[in-house]
Amino acid sequence: MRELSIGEVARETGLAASALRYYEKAGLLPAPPRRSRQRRYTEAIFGRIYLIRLALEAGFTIGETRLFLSGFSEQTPPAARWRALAARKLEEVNALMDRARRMKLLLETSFQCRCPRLEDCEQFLRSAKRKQAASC
Amino acid sequence: MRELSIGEVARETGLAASALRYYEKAGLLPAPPRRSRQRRYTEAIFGRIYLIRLALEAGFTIGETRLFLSGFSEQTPPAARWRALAARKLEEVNALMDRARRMKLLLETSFQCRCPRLEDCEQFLRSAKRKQAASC
DNA sequence: CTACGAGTTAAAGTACGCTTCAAGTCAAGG
DNA sequence: CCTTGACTTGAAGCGTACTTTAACTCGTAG
Repeated sequence: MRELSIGEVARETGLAASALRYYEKAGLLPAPPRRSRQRRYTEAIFGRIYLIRLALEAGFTIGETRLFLSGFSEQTPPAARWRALAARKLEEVNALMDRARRMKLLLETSFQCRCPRLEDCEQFLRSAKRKQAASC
Repeated sequence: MRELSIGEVARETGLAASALRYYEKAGLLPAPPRRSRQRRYTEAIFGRIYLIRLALEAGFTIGETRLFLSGFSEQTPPAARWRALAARKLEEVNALMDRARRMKLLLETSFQCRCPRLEDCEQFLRSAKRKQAASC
């Protein structure tokens, strides 16, 4: 298995090396073996990094992401804690999607709007406030 | 039309008075008339605040939200700038929805997953990476 | 031997979106 | 008149997620 320096991992993932070190300190990434003090990763790191980015970009904090990643190896008591987090986060993600959907509608509607002030545009507010079946 | 103090607006919207002052300084809220130095709002402020929260919660920065709100009254050159922002933001919102959707799938799948490490769970990664028709 | 490039650390700095603080203003009630 | 409570201001502080900086260590190439 090929050994990768932090710079190579950074290049491949598009993250800064400083971000990878930061994730390691924060407990999101395992501390890899060193060769003369320098980190040597294997390609297994990419799956982990993918998960981290997915979680962070979906609005998880660093702490929540850590719990998310660790909630599986420690099945003893944290499993319940993990499930609680997951359930809560699921709601948050739903709310985020709902807001994103409304914002999208709002942006699209605003292309047609010629009102002087957006908040006076009936069509706009109607579309922004309308609840749709959260089918996604 | 009823006059509202900053405290009343804060209570009704759930925002802190400090946040309302901050929005005003940042150019998101108009500076309302004063009665002995104190701000007096009309109910027209609520539509504006609704828009601001919608934009901020969908990931707009303060500066983008300001542009979003002002992009309508100044139809001269900013209209083009506004349209560019809206188009860019539309893409960002789409990306956000996609990430939220994947994260949701990921949370739901993880409830069934019994793998020691999440990034090794085939079912999980398959569902996380699968692109769905962005129907929402 | 030296010089270069990549990597190392701890600590300080940054941007964003607010909140908190300190010190003051004002209207109304007792 | 004095207190109370809501409001005012500018300035400083905060949490998150990183980035930047400064000083240092390596391995390799010339």
